[in-house]
Amino acid sequence: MLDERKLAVLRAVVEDFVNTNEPVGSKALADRHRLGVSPATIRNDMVALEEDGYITQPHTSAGRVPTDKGYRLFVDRLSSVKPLSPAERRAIESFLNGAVDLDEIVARTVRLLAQLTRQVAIVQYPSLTRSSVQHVELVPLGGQRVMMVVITNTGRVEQRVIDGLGEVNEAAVNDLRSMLNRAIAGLHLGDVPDAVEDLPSQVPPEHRQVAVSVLSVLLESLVERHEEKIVLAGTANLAAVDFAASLRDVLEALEENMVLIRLLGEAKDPSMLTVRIGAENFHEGLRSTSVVSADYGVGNQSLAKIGVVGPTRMDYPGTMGAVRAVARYIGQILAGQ
Amino acid sequence: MLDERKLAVLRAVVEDFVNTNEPVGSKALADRHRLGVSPATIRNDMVALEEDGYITQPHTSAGRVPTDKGYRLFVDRLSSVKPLSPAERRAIESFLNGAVDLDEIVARTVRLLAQLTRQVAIVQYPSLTRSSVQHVELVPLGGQRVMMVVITNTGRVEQRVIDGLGEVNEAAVNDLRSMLNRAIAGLHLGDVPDAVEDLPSQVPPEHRQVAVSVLSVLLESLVERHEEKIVLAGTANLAAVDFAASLRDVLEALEENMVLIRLLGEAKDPSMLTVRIGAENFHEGLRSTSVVSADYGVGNQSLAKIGVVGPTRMDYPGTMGAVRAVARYIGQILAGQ
DNA sequence: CCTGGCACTCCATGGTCCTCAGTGCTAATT
DNA sequence: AATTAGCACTGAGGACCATGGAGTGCCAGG
Repeated sequence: MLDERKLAVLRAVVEDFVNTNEPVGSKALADRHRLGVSPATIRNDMVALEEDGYITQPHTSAGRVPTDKGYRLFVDRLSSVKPLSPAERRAIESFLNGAVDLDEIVARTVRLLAQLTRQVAIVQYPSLTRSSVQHVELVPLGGQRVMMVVITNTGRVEQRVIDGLGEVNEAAVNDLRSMLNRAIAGLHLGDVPDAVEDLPSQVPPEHRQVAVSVLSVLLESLVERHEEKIVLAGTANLAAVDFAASLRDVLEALEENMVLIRLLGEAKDPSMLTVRIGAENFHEGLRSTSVVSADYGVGNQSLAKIGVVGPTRMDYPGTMGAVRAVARYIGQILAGQ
Repeated sequence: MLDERKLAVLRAVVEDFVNTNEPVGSKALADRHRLGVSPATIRNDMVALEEDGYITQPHTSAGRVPTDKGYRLFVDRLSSVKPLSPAERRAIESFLNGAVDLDEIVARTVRLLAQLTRQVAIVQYPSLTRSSVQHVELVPLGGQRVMMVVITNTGRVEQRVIDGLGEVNEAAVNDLRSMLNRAIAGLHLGDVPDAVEDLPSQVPPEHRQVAVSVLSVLLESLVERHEEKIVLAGTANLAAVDFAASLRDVLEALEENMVLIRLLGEAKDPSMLTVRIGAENFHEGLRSTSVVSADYGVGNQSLAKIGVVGPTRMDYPGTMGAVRAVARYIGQILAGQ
């Protein structure tokens, strides 16, 4: 069906269209690419490609434009991930070094990725569920309040204030703290609920109320918001693009945290680059955008995802290269922390 | 120079232009507003207003449009802050209740403000400099590392990992912790540097190195990033507006944290609403936007600011009402926390 | 000081024409 | 059978022009 040359034509159409943002015609192709055949032949191939739904014409007397299906084939079979230039690698290193805490690592990463790709970058905080407890701290704040701080091995810190405990006994808090740490330090967060289940029964009855309150807040903080935190940068890059859907719809979609989470969340194969093109995205407003995403993590363990959102008409090889490189670097940095 | 009626005309021009986004003519004014005079009279007044620079014509045979100076006069003398509707007040309460920590309070506030004003909202985290230390916690993490957590009375938490201390002695950390808390708990952050100055000399020489490292990180964390944290929402609302400057420039400006800080920072009179119109903003890309900002805080103490960015052609009374109301609510919530 | 009347200005709208890039088809060539 | 040259055809977009109408400035009369 699709011989070598037709594929080469498709590749050329995609590349030219990405560069110029204008429908590309047979003559332009023959000039700019060394396909070794005449425009007429290219036209015939284009008819075949159009019949198979890989390209389409905006109107009768215009050049061809790739369809979502065309981009899909391009990404799957006609292109390879483009490695970063040395200059870009240096930019990554100098950009990410010197971050003092997790917040800053994430903030810098997302700006870096936006800058490298000239598109919108998304970075998800390391998931709580897949990391483990390094330490739990309980701090009596005076009055009836206690602050709980959970520190994970990925540098993430969750804190909560627990109120309305009745009179708080400092010694009881100290006991509870060491008991808690003995029980769950080093555990995966997923295993915490089981591990704390029968702790209350080990607490003297007069302090049991406090222990129960603290544990319930602890469990809640682990379960509830585990993957909510997501950061965005580079929305200004969207202004340059003209979308089929209105820009407003795209911006609105990107402000919904739940949408972002789902965008990153549906990777098929972890540890691989995922590309979702146009209508492959579930969201109405994102019909004319593509998402390139990847997992990052320490060792084999995937902690969370990063991604880039841009027009379907994007430089896939370059974007994929940038996403992959940044994902690796951030993994290294977290490992070294 | 400017009699009552001319001011009424200016007010009408501003209101109509904000509503319709089209230059407003003398006839339309006479119809829609009860000025009690004929279009011809209004035309004469408009000439005067134009000579004084309050309004301008896009071209000869078009209606008039307010200038920055016109908006300024409108805001200063011709309008009053519009109180929120009961429905809006209810929205605020239901929106802000149920926030579990400072992060969530801020996140909800910024979305709320964007929704109320249908513009871009900015919320600054409560400043560290103007709050006081509630508690400092030091947690040995094992190895050569210690985590420091500073909790302020505004619910804000800063944490840092301090590394490369040599062997960490747990007892020494405990001593240091209680010494630190005795020295600075309750103090304004601005007073902390003085208060810790001679602490190292009170530490036994063999642990002095650790104490110095911890203190230097503490001071750094207080000084360096005190007002950096700022959150944005509602950028999608910009897409609906057509700016003189390109949308891209506006979005770019809003991605620069330093720009946002300056935008909010230059309030003349704290505890008052500040409005900066068009070219009154220092930033190139924000020449055709206005910023409405206000302080929020607990009691008399101003902790930080919130604001709204929109086109100069905005509904000033409504926006000012929303900003003021939200600023008050967030103050109450922080006070109650 | 206000107002009706009037000539004038200029933008926006819509129609027409023309150009031109690009197409599909056919017949000739390899 | 595949490729190519030639050619008629198509439709978007730009230039040009005419027209309608909103809005103006000005003047003379109330």
